[in-house]
Amino acid sequence: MTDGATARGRADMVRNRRRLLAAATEAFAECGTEVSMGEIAQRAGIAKGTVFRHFPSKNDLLAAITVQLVDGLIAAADRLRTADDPVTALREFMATGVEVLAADRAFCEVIGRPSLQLAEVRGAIDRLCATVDDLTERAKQQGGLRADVTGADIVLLLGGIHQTSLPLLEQDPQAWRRYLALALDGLCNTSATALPHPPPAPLLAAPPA
Amino acid sequence: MTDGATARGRADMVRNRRRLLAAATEAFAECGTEVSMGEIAQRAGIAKGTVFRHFPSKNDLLAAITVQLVDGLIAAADRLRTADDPVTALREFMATGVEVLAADRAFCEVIGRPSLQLAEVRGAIDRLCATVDDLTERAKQQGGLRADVTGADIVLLLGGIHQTSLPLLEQDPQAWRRYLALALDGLCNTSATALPHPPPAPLLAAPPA
Amino acid sequence: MTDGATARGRADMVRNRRRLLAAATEAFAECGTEVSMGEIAQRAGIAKGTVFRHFPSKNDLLAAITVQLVDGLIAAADRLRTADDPVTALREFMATGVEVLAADRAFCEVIGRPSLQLAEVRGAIDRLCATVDDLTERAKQQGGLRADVTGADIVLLLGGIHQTSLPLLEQDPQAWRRYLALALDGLCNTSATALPHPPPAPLLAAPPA
Amino acid sequence: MTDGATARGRADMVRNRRRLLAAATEAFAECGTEVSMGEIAQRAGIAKGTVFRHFPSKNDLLAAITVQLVDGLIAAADRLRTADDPVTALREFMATGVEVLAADRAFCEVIGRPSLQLAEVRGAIDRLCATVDDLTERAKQQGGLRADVTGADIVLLLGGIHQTSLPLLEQDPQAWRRYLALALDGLCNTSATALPHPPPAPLLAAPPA
DNA sequence: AATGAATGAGTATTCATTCAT
DNA sequence: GATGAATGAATACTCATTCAT
Repeated sequence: MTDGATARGRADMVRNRRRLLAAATEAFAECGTEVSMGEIAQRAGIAKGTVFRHFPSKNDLLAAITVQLVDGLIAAADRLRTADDPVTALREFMATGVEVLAADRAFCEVIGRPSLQLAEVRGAIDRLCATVDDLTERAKQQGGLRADVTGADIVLLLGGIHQTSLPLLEQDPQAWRRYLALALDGLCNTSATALPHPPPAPLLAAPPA
Repeated sequence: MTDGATARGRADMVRNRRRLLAAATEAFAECGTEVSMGEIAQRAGIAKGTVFRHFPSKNDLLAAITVQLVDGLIAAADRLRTADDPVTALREFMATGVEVLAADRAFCEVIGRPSLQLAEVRGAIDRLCATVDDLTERAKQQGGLRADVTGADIVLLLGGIHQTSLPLLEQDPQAWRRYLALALDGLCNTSATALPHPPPAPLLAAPPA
Repeated sequence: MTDGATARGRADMVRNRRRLLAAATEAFAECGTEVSMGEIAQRAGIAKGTVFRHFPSKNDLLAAITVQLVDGLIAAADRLRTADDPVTALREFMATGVEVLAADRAFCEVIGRPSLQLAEVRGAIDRLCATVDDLTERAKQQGGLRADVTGADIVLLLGGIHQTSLPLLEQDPQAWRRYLALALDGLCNTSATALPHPPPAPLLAAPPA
Repeated sequence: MTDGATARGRADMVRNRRRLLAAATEAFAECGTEVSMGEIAQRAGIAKGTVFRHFPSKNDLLAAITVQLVDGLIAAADRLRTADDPVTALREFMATGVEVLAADRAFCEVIGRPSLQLAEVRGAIDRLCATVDDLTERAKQQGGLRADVTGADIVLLLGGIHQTSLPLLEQDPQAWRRYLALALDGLCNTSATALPHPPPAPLLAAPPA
């Protein structure tokens, strides 16, 4: 009986966690990081206290959700590593990344707020950068990408391209396509002068103060 | 007499207003738009009520500060209209713009949040775009800039370039130089295919819902 | 188990709610509608946030308290429907109503301020008028009440009689008895000329602008 | 020159006071006692500080305005003392009084808030009661008014009649006519039993705690 | 005498977090 | 493990009143 209860409790907990993550993902995407924990609990159909049992603070929840999103991008990059045309693969990855950002208000805010101190997110982004390095290496070998850009550049550019079109988001939700194309014109310019500043080191190497 | 008395009162007011604007500029830059009016008042060394006497709402204060920043950029663009090399002028303008953004958290938030309803800011940005149009026209005539980019593109790219380097801001405050160079490589690629998406319309044409 | 736990939690909540309602009733009665939520919380011995957990806004709390008072009057009218002498019953009802008003500043304010937009209160008053209609009908049938007055007239007169004696409240707390008697002399004058203005329509029929 | 300036200053002050009284009368009537001193100053076209020079506190201003209104009613009662039919005169006075109340939100609030401690207002009301005593005496002599009502009763009834119809003010602005008629039916019932409670003493005899 | 800038206490309301059940 | 009631600090904004000019 106690065993049964515990087993039942565990199953409930797993189900609650799943619901919570789904609700939080949706709520953060729609409303940004300022959505309240109460709203998230309500969307998940669980009690507020249960949210805090699964994640001891709002930042922890936010970090978990964000890492999940980054992991999705890692998977996408992974799938594209075997594509025929590495430049097209890179373009597709970037399009996917920008679209994910455009659909998720909180993701953008987390990316853009170094003060948020989400170490796990920085780690996930470093992993993403490493995976994208594969894509960029293949594209460079094929000669379709300039030699002095790295996976980290590509990943950082996702945020930049999205931000460029963000003020237009409501009047022209596809505007990011313009700036993605423009960025690619720079990235693929294999005869350009070398960039005047070195590529970024992994984020975890220098956690924010 | 009355003039003298009023003048002295006004002098105090002007001093307070200057302090307030300085404190608000600093506080918004450091802490972003969420800094409280109380904090701003404290930094300015005046009472909370005095802040509201000068600006009837937080949004009004934020708008005033932001318009001031945009006006600074307009002045910078204006000065560069007579430079010898229009492409260099454009690069310098963009460098200035990105640096302003990098130093001001609230500015970035205002730019990137179309819902903020700060009509005056939208107007100022439209004016900035128009001024930058002059820079881009000259650069295009000289053949150093692709024909299908506009002043608005350049202005939007300021936010994008800054955002690209934002995650690196603390470990490498100059990283934006790398992405500015990359963006310019795309912008100056006069033989590139035309961009796949039209340039943005003025912001004031599409007020937020 | 869960039931037990919840039951105890609920018991605390019920106790707090009771305290809150008691404190709010008292505070509104003493100080009028302008008493602050903080004062009410303090009187109830609970935190400000708890007040808002029970009632999402001050208006909601005020409406709840007021409806409770009106419901008390409805119950009083209901009890008097079976009295032997319908005119005496009406007089007793009016005495009760005026006394309730005299003891409650907020009640008077709510009644007398159509702009307050408390729809539930308007509904409760309409219900009160309907109940009092029974009393007036019986009194008319018995010939002790003029035919052209309605339950709504009686209900409105409660506020009027109280207001008449309000300036005397402190020096002569029973002064309302004088004006109640005077009003009844008018109401029971069955041979008087018909009133020159029609009786009021239900309040809910004409919500405030 | 100094004389001239002083003379000029005095003329200005008189003009300012007149403007202030007019603006305050209007603002209090429209908005009730909660209208802000700033709003009143603005309507008067003078500075806030000037308002406080003329009246050291908001209550003082409110008292002055209210006394003025009561004085208007005293004048009205005075004029009606020589009317042919004393009962008609009384009815006319009461209609005037109720209409004044209906047109002035602040007046009603002052009447209905004994805590406001406006001694001058209480004095003015006592004077009004004394004047109305003349009207009631004449009506009693003519046999049209019951013997046991006083001028103070009549004055207090003005507020009561107005309050009775106040909840209907928006949907039926003339509803007070119904309740004035009803009140007069009680007042003129010369064969009624004596009222069960003595008439009010002058207000100033018992200032509020 | 007039001005209006400055003050600061006061208001309703929100929300992450804690904890008794 | 789950609940949700309680907390209390924080926020933008208002307004009567003061006072230096």
